[in-house]
Amino acid sequence: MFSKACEYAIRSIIFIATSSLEEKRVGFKEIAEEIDAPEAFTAKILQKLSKNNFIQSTRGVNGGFEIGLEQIKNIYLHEIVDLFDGDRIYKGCGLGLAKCSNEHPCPVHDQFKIIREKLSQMLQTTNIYELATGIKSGNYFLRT
Amino acid sequence: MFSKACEYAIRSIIFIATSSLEEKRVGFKEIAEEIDAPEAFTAKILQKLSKNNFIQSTRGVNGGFEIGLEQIKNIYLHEIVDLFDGDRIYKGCGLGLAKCSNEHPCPVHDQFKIIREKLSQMLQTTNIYELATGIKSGNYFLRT
DNA sequence: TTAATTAAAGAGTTCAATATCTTTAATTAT
DNA sequence: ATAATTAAAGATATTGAACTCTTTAATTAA
Repeated sequence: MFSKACEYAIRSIIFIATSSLEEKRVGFKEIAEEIDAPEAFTAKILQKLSKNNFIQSTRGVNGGFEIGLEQIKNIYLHEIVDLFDGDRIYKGCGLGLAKCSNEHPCPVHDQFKIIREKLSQMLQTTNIYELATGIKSGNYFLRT
Repeated sequence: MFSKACEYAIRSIIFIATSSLEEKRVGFKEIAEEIDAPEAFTAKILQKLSKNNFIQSTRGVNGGFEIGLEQIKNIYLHEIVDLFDGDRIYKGCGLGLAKCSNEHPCPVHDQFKIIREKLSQMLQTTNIYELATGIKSGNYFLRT
Protein backbone atom coordinates (compact mmCIF):
# COMPACT_ATOMS: atom_id res chain seq x y z
CA MET A 1 0.00 0.00 0.00
CA PHE A 2 2.58 2.55 1.12
CA SER A 3 6.30 2.63 0.37
CA LYS A 4 8.67 1.48 3.12
CA ALA A 5 9.85 5.07 3.51
CA CYS A 6 6.27 6.19 4.10
CA GLU A 7 5.61 3.41 6.60
CA TYR A 8 8.75 4.31 8.55
CA ALA A 9 7.83 7.99 8.38
CA ILE A 10 4.41 7.39 9.90
CA ARG A 11 5.80 5.10 12.57
CA SER A 12 8.55 7.62 13.33
CA ILE A 13 6.29 10.60 13.62
CA ILE A 14 3.92 8.71 15.91
CA PHE A 15 6.80 7.74 18.16
CA ILE A 16 8.23 11.25 18.21
CA ALA A 17 4.77 12.55 19.05
CA THR A 18 4.43 10.21 22.04
CA SER A 19 7.84 11.37 23.28
CA SER A 20 7.01 15.03 22.71
CA LEU A 21 3.84 14.59 24.75
CA GLU A 22 6.21 13.65 27.56
CA GLU A 23 8.45 16.57 26.66
CA LYS A 24 11.30 14.32 25.61
CA ARG A 25 13.49 14.69 22.56
CA VAL A 26 14.51 11.47 20.86
CA GLY A 27 17.53 10.66 18.70
CA PHE A 28 17.37 8.85 15.39
CA LYS A 29 18.97 5.72 16.81
CA GLU A 30 16.35 5.46 19.51
CA ILE A 31 13.61 6.12 16.97
CA ALA A 32 14.91 3.45 14.62
CA GLU A 33 15.10 1.01 17.51
CA GLU A 34 11.59 1.78 18.75
CA ILE A 35 9.94 1.47 15.36
CA ASP A 36 12.12 -1.46 14.25
CA ALA A 37 13.51 0.21 11.15
CA PRO A 38 17.03 0.51 9.69
CA GLU A 39 18.98 3.24 11.45
CA ALA A 40 20.54 5.12 8.55
CA PHE A 41 17.41 4.93 6.45
CA THR A 42 15.35 6.23 9.34
CA ALA A 43 17.79 9.13 9.66
CA LYS A 44 17.16 10.04 6.02
CA ILE A 45 13.42 9.93 6.54
CA LEU A 46 13.69 12.13 9.60
CA GLN A 47 15.68 14.65 7.56
CA LYS A 48 12.84 14.84 5.08
CA LEU A 49 10.20 15.20 7.79
CA SER A 50 12.31 17.90 9.38
CA LYS A 51 12.93 19.82 6.16
CA ASN A 52 9.20 19.80 5.57
CA ASN A 53 8.56 21.11 9.08
CA PHE A 54 6.59 18.17 10.37
CA ILE A 55 9.18 17.71 13.10
CA GLN A 56 11.90 19.88 14.62
CA SER A 57 15.47 18.73 15.01
CA THR A 58 18.21 19.90 17.34
CA ARG A 59 21.87 18.99 16.96
CA GLY A 60 24.42 18.45 19.65
CA VAL A 61 24.28 17.07 23.14
CA ASN A 62 20.72 16.45 24.29
CA GLY A 63 19.60 17.07 20.73
CA GLY A 64 17.15 14.95 18.80
CA PHE A 65 13.70 15.20 17.29
CA GLU A 66 10.47 16.59 18.63
CA ILE A 67 7.13 18.02 17.59
CA GLY A 68 5.59 21.15 18.99
CA LEU A 69 2.66 20.25 21.24
CA GLU A 70 0.23 22.47 19.35
CA GLN A 71 1.43 20.97 16.08
CA ILE A 72 0.77 17.36 16.97
CA LYS A 73 -3.00 17.71 16.68
CA ASN A 74 -2.66 19.50 13.37
CA ILE A 75 -0.73 16.86 11.46
CA TYR A 76 -2.91 14.48 9.51
CA LEU A 77 -1.89 11.17 7.99
CA HIS A 78 -2.53 12.31 4.44
CA GLU A 79 0.17 14.98 4.79
CA ILE A 80 2.82 12.38 5.52
CA VAL A 81 1.55 10.06 2.81
CA ASP A 82 1.49 12.92 0.30
CA LEU A 83 5.06 13.87 1.17
CA PHE A 84 6.50 10.39 0.71
CA ASP A 85 4.19 8.67 -1.76
CA GLY A 86 2.22 11.46 -3.37
CA ASP A 87 -1.51 11.18 -3.92
CA ARG A 88 -1.38 8.28 -6.34
CA ILE A 89 -2.69 5.73 -3.79
CA TYR A 90 -5.97 7.49 -3.25
CA LYS A 91 -6.26 9.40 -6.51
CA GLY A 92 -4.63 7.17 -9.12
CA CYS A 93 -6.31 4.55 -11.31
CA GLY A 94 -6.50 1.04 -9.89
CA LEU A 95 -5.21 -0.40 -13.15
CA GLY A 96 -2.53 2.24 -13.61
CA LEU A 97 -4.12 4.05 -16.55
CA ALA A 98 -2.81 7.59 -16.92
CA LYS A 99 -6.15 8.85 -18.15
CA CYS A 100 -8.85 7.29 -16.07
CA SER A 101 -11.76 9.43 -14.96
CA ASN A 102 -15.49 9.37 -14.54
CA GLU A 103 -15.72 10.37 -18.20
CA HIS A 104 -13.16 7.82 -19.41
CA PRO A 105 -13.20 5.09 -16.76
CA CYS A 106 -11.16 1.92 -16.61
CA PRO A 107 -13.14 -1.31 -16.11
CA VAL A 108 -12.72 -1.24 -12.34
CA HIS A 109 -13.12 2.50 -11.94
CA ASP A 110 -16.49 2.39 -10.17
CA GLN A 111 -15.40 -0.34 -7.79
CA PHE A 112 -12.13 1.39 -6.90
CA LYS A 113 -13.75 4.75 -6.50
CA ILE A 114 -15.42 3.61 -3.30
CA ILE A 115 -12.17 2.25 -1.88
CA ARG A 116 -10.22 5.35 -2.83
CA GLU A 117 -12.77 7.64 -1.24
CA LYS A 118 -12.79 5.66 1.99
CA LEU A 119 -9.01 5.66 2.09
CA SER A 120 -8.78 9.35 1.28
CA GLN A 121 -11.31 10.26 3.95
CA MET A 122 -9.55 8.11 6.51
CA LEU A 123 -6.18 9.74 5.79
CA GLN A 124 -7.71 13.21 5.89
CA THR A 125 -9.38 12.69 9.26
CA THR A 126 -6.77 10.70 11.18
CA ASN A 127 -4.25 12.84 13.01
CA ILE A 128 -1.00 12.08 14.73
CA TYR A 129 -2.28 13.05 18.16
CA GLU A 130 -4.90 10.34 18.33
CA LEU A 131 -2.41 7.76 17.07
CA ALA A 132 0.16 8.85 19.65
CA THR A 133 -2.34 8.61 22.50
CA GLY A 134 -3.19 5.13 21.25
CA ILE A 135 0.42 4.15 21.79
CA LYS A 136 0.53 5.79 25.20
CA SER A 137 -2.61 3.92 26.24
CA GLY A 138 -0.73 0.67 25.69
CA ASN A 139 -3.44 -0.69 23.41
CA TYR A 140 -1.56 -0.08 20.18
CA PHE A 141 2.00 -0.92 19.17
CA LEU A 142 4.75 0.36 16.89
CA ARG A 143 6.69 -2.90 16.87
CA THR A 144 6.56 -6.44 18.13
CA MET B 1 -1.71 -0.18 -5.04
CA PHE B 2 -0.91 -3.12 -7.30
CA SER B 3 2.39 -3.98 -8.95
CA LYS B 4 2.77 -3.14 -12.64
CA ALA B 5 2.74 -6.86 -13.41
CA CYS B 6 -0.58 -7.19 -11.63
CA GLU B 7 -2.07 -4.19 -13.40
CA TYR B 8 -1.00 -5.57 -16.78
CA ALA B 9 -2.32 -9.00 -15.83
CA ILE B 10 -5.76 -7.64 -14.99
CA ARG B 11 -5.87 -5.52 -18.12
CA SER B 12 -4.69 -8.47 -20.22
CA ILE B 13 -7.20 -10.94 -18.87
CA ILE B 14 -10.04 -8.47 -19.36
CA PHE B 15 -9.00 -7.94 -22.97
CA ILE B 16 -8.60 -11.66 -23.62
CA ALA B 17 -12.04 -12.20 -22.10
CA THR B 18 -13.67 -9.66 -24.43
CA SER B 19 -12.02 -11.40 -27.38
CA SER B 20 -13.02 -14.84 -26.18
CA LEU B 21 -16.62 -13.66 -25.89
CA GLU B 22 -16.31 -13.04 -29.63
CA GLU B 23 -14.60 -16.40 -30.06
CA LYS B 24 -11.35 -14.82 -31.13
CA ARG B 25 -7.87 -15.81 -30.02
CA VAL B 26 -5.43 -12.95 -29.54
CA GLY B 27 -1.63 -12.89 -29.71
CA PHE B 28 0.61 -11.29 -27.11
CA LYS B 29 1.58 -8.45 -29.42
CA GLU B 30 -2.02 -7.52 -30.01
CA ILE B 31 -2.73 -7.78 -26.29
CA ALA B 32 0.22 -5.55 -25.39
CA GLU B 33 -0.92 -3.02 -27.97
CA GLU B 34 -4.53 -3.02 -26.77
CA ILE B 35 -3.68 -2.60 -23.12
CA ASP B 36 -0.77 -0.23 -23.78
CA ALA B 37 1.87 -2.34 -22.04
CA PRO B 38 5.41 -3.40 -22.99
CA GLU B 39 5.32 -6.36 -25.37
CA ALA B 40 7.93 -8.67 -23.87
CA PHE B 41 6.83 -8.01 -20.33
CA THR B 42 3.24 -8.71 -21.29
CA ALA B 43 4.36 -12.00 -22.81
CA LYS B 44 5.89 -13.00 -19.47
CA ILE B 45 2.73 -12.11 -17.63
CA LEU B 46 0.66 -14.14 -20.06
CA GLN B 47 2.95 -17.11 -19.46
CA LYS B 48 2.22 -16.88 -15.77
CA LEU B 49 -1.52 -16.55 -16.29
CA SER B 50 -1.39 -19.51 -18.64
CA LYS B 51 0.68 -21.72 -16.32
CA ASN B 52 -1.84 -21.02 -13.60
CA ASN B 53 -4.70 -21.94 -15.90
CA PHE B 54 -6.44 -18.60 -15.94
CA ILE B 55 -6.03 -18.49 -19.70
CA GLN B 56 -5.28 -21.05 -22.39
CA SER B 57 -2.54 -20.62 -24.96
CA THR B 58 -2.08 -22.16 -28.37
CA ARG B 59 1.16 -22.03 -30.32
CA GLY B 60 1.65 -21.83 -34.04
CA VAL B 61 -0.32 -20.25 -36.84
CA ASN B 62 -3.65 -18.86 -35.64
CA GLY B 63 -2.49 -19.45 -32.11
CA GLY B 64 -2.81 -17.04 -29.25
CA PHE B 65 -4.60 -16.68 -25.95
CA GLU B 66 -8.18 -17.32 -24.95
CA ILE B 67 -10.39 -18.11 -21.99
CA GLY B 68 -13.05 -20.81 -21.98
CA LEU B 69 -16.48 -19.21 -22.00
CA GLU B 70 -17.62 -21.03 -18.87
CA GLN B 71 -14.43 -19.98 -17.12
CA ILE B 72 -14.79 -16.24 -17.69
CA LYS B 73 -17.58 -15.88 -15.14
CA ASN B 74 -15.65 -17.90 -12.61
CA ILE B 75 -12.49 -15.81 -12.45
CA TYR B 76 -12.54 -13.17 -9.75
CA LEU B 77 -10.18 -10.24 -9.42
CA HIS B 78 -8.74 -11.46 -6.14
CA GLU B 79 -7.39 -14.58 -7.86
CA ILE B 80 -5.29 -12.51 -10.22
CA VAL B 81 -4.18 -10.16 -7.47
CA ASP B 82 -3.24 -13.10 -5.26
CA LEU B 83 -1.21 -14.67 -8.05
CA PHE B 84 0.85 -11.58 -8.80
CA ASP B 85 0.92 -9.61 -5.56
CA GLY B 86 -0.16 -12.05 -2.90
CA ASP B 87 -2.69 -11.09 -0.24
CA ARG B 88 -0.54 -8.42 1.41
CA ILE B 89 -2.61 -5.51 0.02
CA TYR B 90 -5.81 -6.57 1.68
CA LYS B 91 -4.42 -8.62 4.56
CA GLY B 92 -1.15 -6.90 5.49
CA CYS B 93 -0.62 -4.17 8.07
CA GLY B 94 -0.96 -0.61 6.84
CA LEU B 95 2.30 0.32 8.54
CA GLY B 96 4.12 -2.82 7.43
CA LEU B 97 4.34 -4.49 10.83
CA ALA B 98 4.89 -8.22 10.57
CA LYS B 99 2.82 -8.91 13.64
CA CYS B 100 -0.23 -6.71 13.55
CA SER B 101 -3.55 -8.17 14.57
CA ASN B 102 -6.68 -7.37 16.53
CA GLU B 103 -4.81 -8.56 19.61
CA HIS B 104 -1.62 -6.64 18.86
CA PRO B 105 -2.73 -3.77 16.61
CA CYS B 106 -0.63 -1.04 15.06
CA PRO B 107 -1.83 2.54 15.65
CA VAL B 108 -3.80 2.65 12.40
CA HIS B 109 -5.09 -0.91 12.59
CA ASP B 110 -8.74 -0.04 13.22
CA GLN B 111 -8.79 2.60 10.51
CA PHE B 112 -7.15 0.34 7.93
CA LYS B 113 -9.30 -2.62 8.81
CA ILE B 114 -12.31 -0.96 7.22
CA ILE B 115 -10.42 -0.15 4.04
CA ARG B 116 -8.93 -3.62 3.81
CA GLU B 117 -12.30 -5.27 4.25
CA LYS B 118 -13.89 -3.11 1.57
CA LEU B 119 -11.03 -3.85 -0.80
CA SER B 120 -11.08 -7.54 -0.04
CA GLN B 121 -14.82 -7.78 -0.56
CA MET B 122 -14.59 -5.86 -3.80
CA LEU B 123 -11.87 -8.14 -5.16
CA GLN B 124 -13.79 -11.24 -4.07
CA THR B 125 -17.01 -10.19 -5.77
CA THR B 126 -15.79 -8.63 -9.01
CA ASN B 127 -15.38 -11.08 -11.82
CA ILE B 128 -13.78 -10.88 -15.22
CA TYR B 129 -17.04 -11.37 -17.08
CA GLU B 130 -18.62 -8.20 -15.81
CA LEU B 131 -15.45 -6.24 -16.52
CA ALA B 132 -15.24 -7.65 -20.05
CA THR B 133 -18.85 -6.75 -20.80
CA GLY B 134 -18.10 -3.25 -19.53
CA ILE B 135 -15.45 -2.96 -22.23
CA LYS B 136 -17.76 -4.37 -24.87
CA SER B 137 -20.44 -1.86 -23.92
CA GLY B 138 -18.04 0.93 -24.86
CA ASN B 139 -18.49 2.63 -21.51
CA TYR B 140 -15.16 1.47 -20.05
CA PHE B 141 -11.66 1.54 -21.46
CA LEU B 142 -8.39 -0.39 -21.23
CA ARG B 143 -6.26 2.41 -22.61
CA THR B 144 -6.42 6.01 -23.77
C1' DT C 1 9.41 -31.67 -45.16
C1' DT C 2 10.13 -26.97 -45.17
C1' DA C 3 8.80 -22.41 -44.00
C1' DA C 4 6.04 -19.43 -41.41
C1' DT C 5 3.87 -18.34 -37.22
C1' DT C 6 3.12 -18.33 -32.65
C1' DA C 7 4.14 -18.98 -27.50
C1' DA C 8 7.61 -20.85 -23.84
C1' DA C 9 11.73 -20.60 -21.49
C1' DG C 10 15.64 -18.73 -19.68
C1' DA C 11 19.23 -15.35 -19.40
C1' DG C 12 20.25 -10.71 -19.14
C1' DT C 13 19.55 -5.55 -18.42
C1' DT C 14 17.79 -1.31 -16.33
C1' DC C 15 16.03 1.44 -12.89
C1' DA C 16 14.07 3.11 -8.73
C1' DA C 17 13.50 2.07 -3.95
C1' DT C 18 15.81 0.69 -0.12
C1' DA C 19 19.62 0.90 2.67
C1' DT C 20 24.43 2.08 4.11
C1' DC C 21 28.72 4.66 4.84
C1' DT C 22 31.53 8.67 5.38
C1' DT C 23 32.28 13.35 6.06
C1' DT C 24 30.59 17.77 7.69
C1' DA C 25 28.16 20.96 10.69
C1' DA C 26 26.01 22.39 14.90
C1' DT C 27 25.53 22.32 19.84
C1' DT C 28 26.79 21.57 24.59
C1' DA C 29 29.71 20.50 28.49
C1' DT C 30 34.18 20.62 30.45
C1' DA D 1 39.59 25.82 23.30
C1' DT D 2 38.62 20.96 23.17
C1' DA D 3 36.02 16.89 23.27
C1' DA D 4 31.74 14.70 23.04
C1' DT D 5 27.34 14.34 21.04
C1' DT D 6 24.01 14.78 17.80
C1' DA D 7 21.87 15.63 13.08
C1' DA D 8 22.75 17.00 7.98
C1' DA D 9 24.52 16.07 3.69
C1' DG D 10 26.22 13.60 0.09
C1' DA D 11 28.11 9.57 -2.00
C1' DT D 12 27.77 4.76 -2.50
C1' DA D 13 25.84 0.04 -2.42
C1' DT D 14 22.13 -3.43 -2.67
C1' DT D 15 17.91 -5.36 -4.05
C1' DG D 16 13.86 -6.45 -6.36
C1' DA D 17 10.62 -5.00 -9.81
C1' DA D 18 10.22 -3.85 -14.41
C1' DC D 19 11.54 -4.84 -18.68
C1' DT D 20 14.26 -6.96 -22.82
C1' DC D 21 16.61 -10.27 -25.73
C1' DT D 22 17.71 -14.66 -27.62
C1' DT D 23 16.90 -19.33 -28.26
C1' DT D 24 13.71 -23.21 -28.24
C1' DA D 25 9.39 -25.64 -28.98
C1' DA D 26 4.93 -26.36 -30.95
C1' DT D 27 1.63 -25.91 -34.63
C1' DT D 28 -0.06 -25.17 -39.23
C1' DA D 29 0.04 -24.44 -44.13
C1' DA D 30 2.18 -24.94 -48.48
